[in-house]
Amino acid sequence: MEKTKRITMAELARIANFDVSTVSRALNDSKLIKDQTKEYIRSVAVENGYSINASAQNLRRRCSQSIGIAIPINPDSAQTISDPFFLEIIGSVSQAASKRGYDLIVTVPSDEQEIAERRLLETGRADGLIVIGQAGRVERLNSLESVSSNIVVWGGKFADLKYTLVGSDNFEGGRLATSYLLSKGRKRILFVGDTSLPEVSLRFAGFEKAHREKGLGHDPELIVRVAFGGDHVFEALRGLLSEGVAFDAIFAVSDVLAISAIHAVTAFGLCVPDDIAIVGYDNIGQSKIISPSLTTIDQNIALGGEIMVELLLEKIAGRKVQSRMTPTKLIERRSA
Amino acid sequence: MEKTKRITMAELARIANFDVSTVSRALNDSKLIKDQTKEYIRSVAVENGYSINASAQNLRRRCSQSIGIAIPINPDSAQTISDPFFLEIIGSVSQAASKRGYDLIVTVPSDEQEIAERRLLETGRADGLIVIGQAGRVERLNSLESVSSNIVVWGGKFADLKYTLVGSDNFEGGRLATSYLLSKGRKRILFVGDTSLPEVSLRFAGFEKAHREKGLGHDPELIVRVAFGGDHVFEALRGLLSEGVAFDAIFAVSDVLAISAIHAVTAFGLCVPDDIAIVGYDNIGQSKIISPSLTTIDQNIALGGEIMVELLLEKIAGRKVQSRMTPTKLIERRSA
DNA sequence: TGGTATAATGCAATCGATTGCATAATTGGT
DNA sequence: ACCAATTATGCAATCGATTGCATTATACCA
Repeated sequence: MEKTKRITMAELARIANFDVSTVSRALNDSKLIKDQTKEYIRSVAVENGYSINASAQNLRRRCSQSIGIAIPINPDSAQTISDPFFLEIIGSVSQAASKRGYDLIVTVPSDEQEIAERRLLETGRADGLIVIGQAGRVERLNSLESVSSNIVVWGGKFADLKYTLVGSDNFEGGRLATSYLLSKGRKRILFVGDTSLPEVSLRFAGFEKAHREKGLGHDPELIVRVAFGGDHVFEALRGLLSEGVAFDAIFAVSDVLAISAIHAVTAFGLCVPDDIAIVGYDNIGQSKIISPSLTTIDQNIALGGEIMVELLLEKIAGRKVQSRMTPTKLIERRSA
Repeated sequence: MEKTKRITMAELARIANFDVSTVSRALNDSKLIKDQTKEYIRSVAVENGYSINASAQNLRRRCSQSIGIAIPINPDSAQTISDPFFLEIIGSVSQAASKRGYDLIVTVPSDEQEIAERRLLETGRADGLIVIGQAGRVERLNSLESVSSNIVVWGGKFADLKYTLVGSDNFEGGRLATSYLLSKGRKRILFVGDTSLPEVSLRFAGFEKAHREKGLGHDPELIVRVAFGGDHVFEALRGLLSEGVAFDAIFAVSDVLAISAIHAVTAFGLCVPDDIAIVGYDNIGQSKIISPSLTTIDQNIALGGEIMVELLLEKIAGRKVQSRMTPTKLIERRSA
């Protein structure tokens, strides 16, 4: 109805009978301006429904007050699209960003990946970029880092990375999950996950470490190399069981995989955790409301989002930062 | 390493030996410029790693080439945070937007909701806004619409809405799910969902309609008013069963709820679908990889994202548009 | 070849804010 | 009550692109 026309700072200045520079300073709470004047100008601004023009401000300030986040959702392959974990990341990053007055621009890299990721930074649309997951892009990320250093990556920590990294301690997570199962007396643990992914390979290393710690070996037969999406967990497990491969526990590298595993195991007439104990990874919301509730490794994604944003803003401010890990702990529930 | 300094269009113009206006036109493929010149300028641009400054462009063009999306993720209440459905929406909207050259700015409304939603539009950061879900905000959305009409809402269709709406046909979805169960000979269907939510109330109306179509009544006892998050499905079902309330089917208003229901029912020693058939809503990625796979109502969210973006851009362009529904159909799987 | 129609390019104003510097208003000390 | 020190405010340039209009270069025709 009363479609109010948006006014400019210059008009506001005319209305308030001050110079536009004074108005600008008043709205930015500059100490140069008398308190009384500030209040007056602010009240006039509110009365007239003034809101600043972000483009003009960004142009002048040479920053956009927003950060980008690149999420590997691939609607075609539907590979990771259904993993609620990513949504939780978006949620936590978004919260952390808005708390600091930053907007969050989401990109789902598609074919022209390289371009999509850089464009945000190069056009100045975003002051920095958070990249989720490093699968198959380690080199590319390393090169991105050399162009502009305002990047923080969520993923697993390796030696030769040039970029700032945040993530759970994937090695320790894998070790925790596995030694928990071993301490429960399980002997033959099936590893479910695609070890060609960097993060997963670390979890697998932790998995092996846990075995070594107990002086046990690990049967190389007991591994299902299934992608994160988990479309094939059911078939894979059916295959193993029908071949007579025996196992009494499963460590799945994501909760989605673990949930599929619970379903599969149950469907084959086995009982969780009595016959087969299961531990997942991520601690997504669903993991506590299914039954049996899922024992899992918590990555503390809320904190992770905080840290990523914090580090990114530090880098934007030109300061050096160190990669950090989120506290990684086991959440004990009923599935193991 | 070779941290290339970003150059401005004016510098590019100097390098190419043309006026900046010519460069601008060339890069924008204006018909005023000779093809040869265009090509030359473009090649110089590439050589020098030029990329346009988005803020300046936006300021001058008076538009931001980006749209906002408000998602009701509440990290505190964790209510909807874990519903993969929202991630799928983000994915599809993001795809549709980037296909048209638009960026997507995500907002998760928190306490200062009203402000957060409006700010994007009023500061010109976004040219339009997509709002997911209308629970408890119908009035607010109606008022937003009066300020700027560049809004599209995902939700259920009602009579008195002033804003443009896209969503599945919630009524028909509820009817479809229910009549499917009834046609399978189920007599006592438990409705799981919070009917105080607008979308859910429509699905419930469809649920009742299906009963009427078969000349059947619906036992008012057979309803579990549980929120979308589904933390309490297990307890609720346990309660019903222990009270001896009998039912042979469940219609859950989201797949997450349905998956919880499957788990619960199974945990109580009943079999899905033999003892209790279950139908969900959303057709999230997980629904086909669990076991039994989930019969559900598909909202065609990929198309939904397309439509929302398309309508929003139409509105931004100043054209009138009609609310639209996505094709809503039942996906038959093993849970019912 | 001259003259006009048309195609290419350049000039300069503009979008809406921020900020260094100059100027005006106020305060304080004596 | 006057001058210096300090506090408030105004002027004008600037951020990097776009675009109406003026101008120059090319094409066309007789």
